[in-house]
Amino acid sequence: MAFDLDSLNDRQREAVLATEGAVLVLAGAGSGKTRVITSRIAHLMRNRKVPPEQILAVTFTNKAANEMAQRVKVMAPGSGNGSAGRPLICTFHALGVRMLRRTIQHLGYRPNFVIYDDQDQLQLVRGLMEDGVFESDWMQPKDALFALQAARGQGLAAADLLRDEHEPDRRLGRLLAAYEDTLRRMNAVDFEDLLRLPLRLCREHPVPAREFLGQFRYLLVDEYQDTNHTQYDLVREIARPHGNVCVVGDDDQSIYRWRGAEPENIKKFERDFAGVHTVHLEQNYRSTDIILKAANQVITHNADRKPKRLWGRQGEGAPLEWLEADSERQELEAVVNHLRSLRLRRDAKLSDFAILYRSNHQSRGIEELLREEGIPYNLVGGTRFYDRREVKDALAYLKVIANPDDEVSLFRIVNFPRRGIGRTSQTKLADVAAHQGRPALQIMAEAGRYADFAGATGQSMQHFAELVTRYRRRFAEGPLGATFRELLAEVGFHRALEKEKTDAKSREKTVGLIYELEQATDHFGRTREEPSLKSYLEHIALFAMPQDTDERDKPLVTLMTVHGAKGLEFPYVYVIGMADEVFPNKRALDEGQEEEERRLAYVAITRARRALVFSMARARKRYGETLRQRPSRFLLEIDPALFAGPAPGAAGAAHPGHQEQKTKEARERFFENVRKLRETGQGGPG
DNA sequence: GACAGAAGAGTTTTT
DNA sequence: CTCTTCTGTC
Repeated sequence: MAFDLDSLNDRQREAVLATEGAVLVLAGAGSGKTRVITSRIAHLMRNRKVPPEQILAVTFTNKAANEMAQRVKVMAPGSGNGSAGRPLICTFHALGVRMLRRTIQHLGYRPNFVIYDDQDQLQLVRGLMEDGVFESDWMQPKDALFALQAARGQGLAAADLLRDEHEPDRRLGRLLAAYEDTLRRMNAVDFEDLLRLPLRLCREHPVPAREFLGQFRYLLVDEYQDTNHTQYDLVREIARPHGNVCVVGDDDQSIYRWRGAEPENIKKFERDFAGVHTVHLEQNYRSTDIILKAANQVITHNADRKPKRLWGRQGEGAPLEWLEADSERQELEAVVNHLRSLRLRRDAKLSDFAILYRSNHQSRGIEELLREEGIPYNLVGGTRFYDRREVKDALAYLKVIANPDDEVSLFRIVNFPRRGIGRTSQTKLADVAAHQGRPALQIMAEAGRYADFAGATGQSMQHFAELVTRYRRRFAEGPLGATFRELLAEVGFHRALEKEKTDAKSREKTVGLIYELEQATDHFGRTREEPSLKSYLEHIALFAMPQDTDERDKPLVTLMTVHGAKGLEFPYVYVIGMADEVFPNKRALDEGQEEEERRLAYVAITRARRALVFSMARARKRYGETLRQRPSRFLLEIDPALFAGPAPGAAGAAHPGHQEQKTKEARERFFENVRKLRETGQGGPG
């Protein structure tokens, strides 16, 4: 869309024109949020003549960043006062890496640092907990890592926890201290470090920090409700000198609390920044009135939210639909039949349809059925390419070569493919390294000197160390892709994988995976300006997305979780498995997260443009036993009159005779809810 | 070090 | 029930 202030609505224009000072844009679902952000950037450049390189827009996903950059390019081609620069549009983490690339040595790291992902982190925590300082029955490493992440995400340091009066917290503090020390020793950073270290730099080394951040005089933050504590502090640091900061978010779409997002940052923003100019975007350009009504009715049941109400001009549209069946199989068959007939009736493309669900495992049944029925689909989510064990193993070689101090990666591959360095030798190696305070790879290089590593094992260790050194040189000189291929061939990577897979199918798949990786590496080496090993690894850590080549143009039905659907829209949306304790999820309810689940339902509903269908099976098999299911509590919050035919809770399909009676009951329950809300001063659904 | 059988877990996920 | 991870044996 071209840049045109006149085509914006009043509120949108207000958000675009308020370029100076602190601006909070509360953007409801489908209210043209991205359009506002990109128009704002275009306006700054074209009308206010701000040099592009002074503009910084941060997002949470690369996808959002790319999309935004693309749209800015279209809106403001070659503008920016004749200068050739472009605004920086990237994720928080990419910004952090950019900053650390030039400054990390101030914080005691070397510039060849590597980035640890979740698996690396977990491996590290496992190692620390096995070292015996922590009782084995204390916590699962997974839970410990989670607790540790939560603490760090809140900006806490090990010292803060060590000071705590509760012993469990102090113990966590000891683990955190060990974790952070080890990371530093291995010259590795985790994702949270990509935010925390820049912040620390601002506080401890303001001169180099300003040198980098000082260039940005206009800051924009997308999906602001998803920021965590550290990100909030970082936003404050960046905006401090000029105060020109515009944050765009929606507290009703905050669905990432469980991983540290603090939607309270919206309130904090209003408190901490002077003279905040708040703009509400409530006009929805996406959905029909019935869909918006349903969304409003559900979300109004949340107590702690900024009051707002979506409205649209798309007309009333088709009523909601409710499919209820006896079994999961029948539920999904009903969905597929419905999809087929809707497609014919509306002459729609398969890519106009999305089937959403609460959790990933629910995709299995629908996938099976779609395959049987010959309906092509695109499953989004699941295990990502770069998370596959085989791919991670291959990349671990590169990580060790880039940074020989990375011992998590080192131990991952030290005996894969097999080279006779078994568990016992590895433990000894780790002990010697810890005892001497020297990197394990160095010990390996000198293995001959140690009685422990006499014979074949020592030889093998020296050989491995030599391989790493040799390839470090080769990667520095030779082409990335070819060198990588030679490396894998030399260590016998393919052979080892083939040996390990017994059936032909998985063998084929694995080999294909590694081939794909080699291709991708080669492509990077050929097309990048800086095709170094270091930048390749950085690229993988930061930008490697679920091999998402945007398949939305292809004729495929989209299958994904509601989380995955955030930010997207589809003409026709099915939300399957709408049973209570499935959606809302049982475990989330147990943890008191009903409101977050409701926001998730709100996100699901607001994805639909023209038609919205919910479905449920009355019985579900769980771990062998059969459970009876009731409709999701969220569906009972929707006025039954918005549904075509029987509404959820009416149980119409099973007992046609009682249908009218049950519908009446559902209606009464609905207005009962409305009354309750009025009494508590929340305002009722409309 | 390979393999079989037991035991345990079983939301959401980007960077 | 099903998939993953751990444990113990040869």
